[in-house]
Amino acid sequence: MGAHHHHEHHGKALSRAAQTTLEKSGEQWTAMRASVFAALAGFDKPASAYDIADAGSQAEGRRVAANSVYRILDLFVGANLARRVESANAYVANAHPDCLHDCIFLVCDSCGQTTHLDDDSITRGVRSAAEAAGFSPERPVIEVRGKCADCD
Amino acid sequence: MGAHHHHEHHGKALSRAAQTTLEKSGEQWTAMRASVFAALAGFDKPASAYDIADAGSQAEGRRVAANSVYRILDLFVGANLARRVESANAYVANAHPDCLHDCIFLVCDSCGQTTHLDDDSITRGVRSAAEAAGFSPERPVIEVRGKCADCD
DNA sequence: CGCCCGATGATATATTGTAACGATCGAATG
DNA sequence: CATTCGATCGTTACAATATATCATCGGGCG
Repeated sequence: MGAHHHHEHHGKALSRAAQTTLEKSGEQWTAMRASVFAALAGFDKPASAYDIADAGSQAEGRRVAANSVYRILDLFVGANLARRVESANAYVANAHPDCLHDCIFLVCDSCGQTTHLDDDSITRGVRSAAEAAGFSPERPVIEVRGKCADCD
Repeated sequence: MGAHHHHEHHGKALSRAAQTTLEKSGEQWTAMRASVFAALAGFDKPASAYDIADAGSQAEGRRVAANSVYRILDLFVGANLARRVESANAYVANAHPDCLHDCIFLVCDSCGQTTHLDDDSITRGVRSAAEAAGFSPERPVIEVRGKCADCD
């Protein structure tokens, strides 16, 4: 109960889905954006803007400024192509950019692996608790620090 | 349902409660720590380590290094005298250091005011969802960005 | 006294995030 | 085609947040 399902994209399919979503929101899918998205999606754990800048620099054989990466990440987060993991100052690609909802991250303190959980009953509960306190929720941040199954 | 109650300390009473709690955990309540706690408790919204260092510098008429403030804040967070608001890179004093539980912060994006909510049914739900995913939760981070009643 | 240890000071550096401004490029228009 | 305009990106500088390292100070204790 509470959970819901949808298929997740991977690799090129994910990039295509991201491109489609971004363009539908009236933004352009530029080479730079594609590069940042590919770098982001290539990490198996949340990546900082500087991680992405470094990866992009490698991939392109030129210096990619963190600055530009931040701009694009902000755009991605706004368009739901990426999420920010607040407790890690890092970003993850959103595996289903077409589907908008609050999400829950489980962040391993040992290995950094972060898994994404959807549970609408929880996120609804958080939003309504906030509303009950006279607060207008816009962006719930729900993350759990701890140990993943492998590290435990 | 889910909520629970306890009285909150303020001002000197809060400092005394903090001192008691810290000493019970085998740590010392030094002048520096008292000063940091007072500065922290003096803010009406989450304060960064640098905010606290500045306030402490004012209060003491000498330069307080951010370094020391971080050390003490880490100690406080470990001893439950303070909490870190991850989405704001800032800290708040814990109004009931004697009582240990997960908590929920409502952070206003306009004015920064942050209110502290307790709802054990929600936090239990978050922990058990994490466990159901094979994850060992240690520190749930539950914050809601949005607009407070005043700014809405 | 001499030693150890926890706490703090001092300094340096790393990491994360913004601001400001100019260059470039392509689309729209005359 | 020439002009203009806006979006994108590069470049540089800087601000804010966080950690590392080593020195110092002072209390407790043999």
